Amino acid sequence: MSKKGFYITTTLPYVNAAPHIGFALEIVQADVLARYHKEFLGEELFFNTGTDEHGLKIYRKALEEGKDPQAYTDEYAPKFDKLKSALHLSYTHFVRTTDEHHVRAAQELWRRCASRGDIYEKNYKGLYCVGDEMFLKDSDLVNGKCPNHPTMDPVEVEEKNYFFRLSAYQEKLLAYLSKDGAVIPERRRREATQFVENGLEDFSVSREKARLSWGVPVPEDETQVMYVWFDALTNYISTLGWPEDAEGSYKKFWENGVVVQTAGKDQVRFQSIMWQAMLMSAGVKTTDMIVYHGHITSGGQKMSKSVGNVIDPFEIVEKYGTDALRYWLLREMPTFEDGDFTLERFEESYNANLANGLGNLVSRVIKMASTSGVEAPKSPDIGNDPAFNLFKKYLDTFEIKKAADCIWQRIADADKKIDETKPFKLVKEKPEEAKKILGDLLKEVQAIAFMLKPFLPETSEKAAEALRRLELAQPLFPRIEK
RNA sequence: CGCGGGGAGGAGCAACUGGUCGCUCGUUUGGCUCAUAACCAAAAGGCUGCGGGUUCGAAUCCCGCCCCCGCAACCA
Repeated sequence: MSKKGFYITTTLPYVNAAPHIGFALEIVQADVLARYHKEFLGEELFFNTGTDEHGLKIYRKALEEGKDPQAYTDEYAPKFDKLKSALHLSYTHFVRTTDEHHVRAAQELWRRCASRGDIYEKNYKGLYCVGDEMFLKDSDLVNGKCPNHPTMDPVEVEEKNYFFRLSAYQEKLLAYLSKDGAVIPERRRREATQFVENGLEDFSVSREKARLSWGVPVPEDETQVMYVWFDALTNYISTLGWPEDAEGSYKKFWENGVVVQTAGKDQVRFQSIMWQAMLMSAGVKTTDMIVYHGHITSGGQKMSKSVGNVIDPFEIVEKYGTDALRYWLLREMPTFEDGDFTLERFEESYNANLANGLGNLVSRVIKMASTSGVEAPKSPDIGNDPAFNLFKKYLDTFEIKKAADCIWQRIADADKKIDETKPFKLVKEKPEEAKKILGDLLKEVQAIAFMLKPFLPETSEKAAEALRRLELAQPLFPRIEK
């Protein structure tokens, strides 16, 4: 009997800038769900992430640095892969949209949509800035000129583009969106539904190669390349080996497994609407669930280089440790809504919950147990524990923060129990009774360490090890002194 | 202009299917001493942005207004 397949993927970050903490949030959330399904539910895991490497922005960035686009992306893609060790991620596959196989898959998806009659030619007319070599939208214009080139007059240019017949999918998309769990949280489902109900327009899916060569060639038309995200979206199935599926991963995980995507709230239209319509057109199963997270602001404002409030995930990890950042992303951030990051509150929460809460509890229990001659506990047995079942229920519904709250409730309860039963005092008067209490406390800490596994894998392992040896060499989280 | 989110004790958030405003951090006091000056308990602190309305009763529903944040860029 083969194990059930669980597929989870993040969106692919664009490689024209350093990894953003917002992406760290997305991938750490995905990591918790992945570890939960693999380690707690025993499912077989396919966890995908990667990099989006085509398109004008990257092409120009490469030119700026005097590099060939492929050489540029070869240099930048590993910087994203570095997140794996920095954040202790458990992803199993890293796809690059410049991978040969991915390119072929994107072309095959195109062919299937085209043979369905959903891709057609149309002349696109618009204002074009020669300086930027790109089309301007009305909203881009400043006094009728390109904001970057106020001395140049935008020219009206007409070019052939291919369009995708999104308008044909209104009914099917509404049916899709009404499925249980298709869009999480519920609020975003209403947003997507409303958007579809308001009427859908076909969208452009290609660019003239003469203007932009850095992309996937459109099959059977040498003059066109795919517009970046048509190709990028295909990664979710190309990573599984679609369409050949030589290893059977596509069948196992996409067709017969549970398919979960994570994405930022700005992605609703792309992921839940356009991508799903593309899948329908190509005759591929749609995504089962898409979980949308919020955005992280910094000091109450959107992060931006010009404001200078960008938070670098690597810096936080280096200074405070991987699990400190994971903790903040998972429990201090609302799971589905926006949250604000300030270093001050980050440190406050670190001291309160990691140093004083979790770290101190492990430390005091182990110290008492080892000095009282209590034996190390056997392997954890929390299968029927009601608190654990609630915790699982939250993880089953993607409520990551609430699940984490269960753990910290347990920490608080253990601290309270120590205060009420006073084993440190009892050990001098009624040693047997004290030992019994300490044995129970060790089991509690063991359960806490176990539940911590998907959230703070490294800390969980350290705590488990300390329990086995009844010795804690280093504090789990040293206090941050001001 | 428009669209969306939000204004709650010093700070961050829960309550938004109307019925004593809950939690965390911080502050003060008491307890404890096993622990990373940690832990436990208690207390102080709110006309829930403003003005109207509906109701026996509104943070919660309705109307008007004010303010903040996204929707353009680097960017999830």
